[in-house]
Amino acid sequence: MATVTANGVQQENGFSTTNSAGRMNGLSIGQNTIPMKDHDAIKLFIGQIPRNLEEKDLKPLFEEFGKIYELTVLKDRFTGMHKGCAFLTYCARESALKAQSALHEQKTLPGMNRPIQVKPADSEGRGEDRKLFVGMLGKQQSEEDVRRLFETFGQIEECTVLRGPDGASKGCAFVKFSSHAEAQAAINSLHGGQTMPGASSSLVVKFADTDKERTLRRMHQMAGQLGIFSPMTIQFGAYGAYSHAVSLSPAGEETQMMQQQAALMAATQGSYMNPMAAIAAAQMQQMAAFNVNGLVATPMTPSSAQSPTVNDPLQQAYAGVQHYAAYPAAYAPISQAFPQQPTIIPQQQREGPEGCNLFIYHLPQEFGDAELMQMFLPFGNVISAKVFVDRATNQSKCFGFVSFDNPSSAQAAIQAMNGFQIGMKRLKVQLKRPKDANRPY
DNA sequence: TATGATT
Repeated sequence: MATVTANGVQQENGFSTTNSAGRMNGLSIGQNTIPMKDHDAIKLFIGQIPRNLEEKDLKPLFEEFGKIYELTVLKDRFTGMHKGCAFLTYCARESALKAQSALHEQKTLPGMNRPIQVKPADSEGRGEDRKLFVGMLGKQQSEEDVRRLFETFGQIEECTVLRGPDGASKGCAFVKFSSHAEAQAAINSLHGGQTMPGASSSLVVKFADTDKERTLRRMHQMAGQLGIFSPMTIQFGAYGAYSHAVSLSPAGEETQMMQQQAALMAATQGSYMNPMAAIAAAQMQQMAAFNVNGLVATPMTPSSAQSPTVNDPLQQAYAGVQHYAAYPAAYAPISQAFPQQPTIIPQQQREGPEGCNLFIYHLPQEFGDAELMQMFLPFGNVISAKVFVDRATNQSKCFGFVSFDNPSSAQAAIQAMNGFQIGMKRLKVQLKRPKDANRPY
């Protein structure tokens, strides 16, 4: 029940914030550290606000923490309905931090069941900017030790030493401070400064990866894995097939960045586009597209021995940005690479040797034999590609077979293509069941 | 919609 009047903002049940003087949000910016520029302001998401409060009603509540640059109540695009939340940007970053610390989950506005939310908007991508990755710790250093090392820089909210299944330290940790400034201070003082007993080099202190960076790293890894296979003499067409199949991807800013990254990786495989790279690029495009939206965690087959990404110390420690150095290479021409050399020669042979035949399910409806072949050509010599078609309707039944002339091509194809997402579905790629084997009855 | 479609 909203006891709120239209002109809103009543003091008694509004948030009479107990802030005034030294609200301790842990901001001990001793020296110059943060330049207060407009561009470093934080856009806040304000949630759990009653739907009868408009900008003009909300403004006074938030002005207490600083000059407001922009305040927008979110409305439904079509109905214009108040969505019960807003975006708020203060002119100064610090105002946002103060507001967040004073208000977030501190009060429940009249008529709401849950406390008000005041936190950086998702679009800020700033969720991780207080969290540090610490590498090159001594294996015997505990959470306590790490805390002691970092506590002089600010309020530690979280401190975790990464450990293997056996409980042994991996020599690294995550430390989350209550503010970006504190974290930055710790980096400034500790990074590279000392070498822990038993560590092979000096302490690494850096901001932990954001999801975005993790995705990039994964893409790199994947390219590495795929790059291992020797380049095969095949048509280039596969890439076209993929980009087409995958082109349903939404293209946000980050997505574009990753797509460019993908293209770059492909291009840097050589002056021509290595087919494996084409696959990698296509896969990464889709990873980019989907991962950014948090929809897909694992584009590759879950069974593929994907090395641990999140917790791998070296991965974190060596997170580099050097790939951008070669950036223009992304625009290198990727077509005209292969003379269309018809690899498609034999087409009566249905099946290859044992271990060479794949069963593929969840094919797009519109894929025929040719597309199926295109899709798997990059992995080796395809001796047969057959999509099953309903005899009556001539419609694909969305599954088929691909046979290679050797088992390792088949394995490579499984590795790369099982779980490959096209549209809403993921390909299932596995060895064809042998006719005779494993019949339960 | 599920493993090479009647020898």
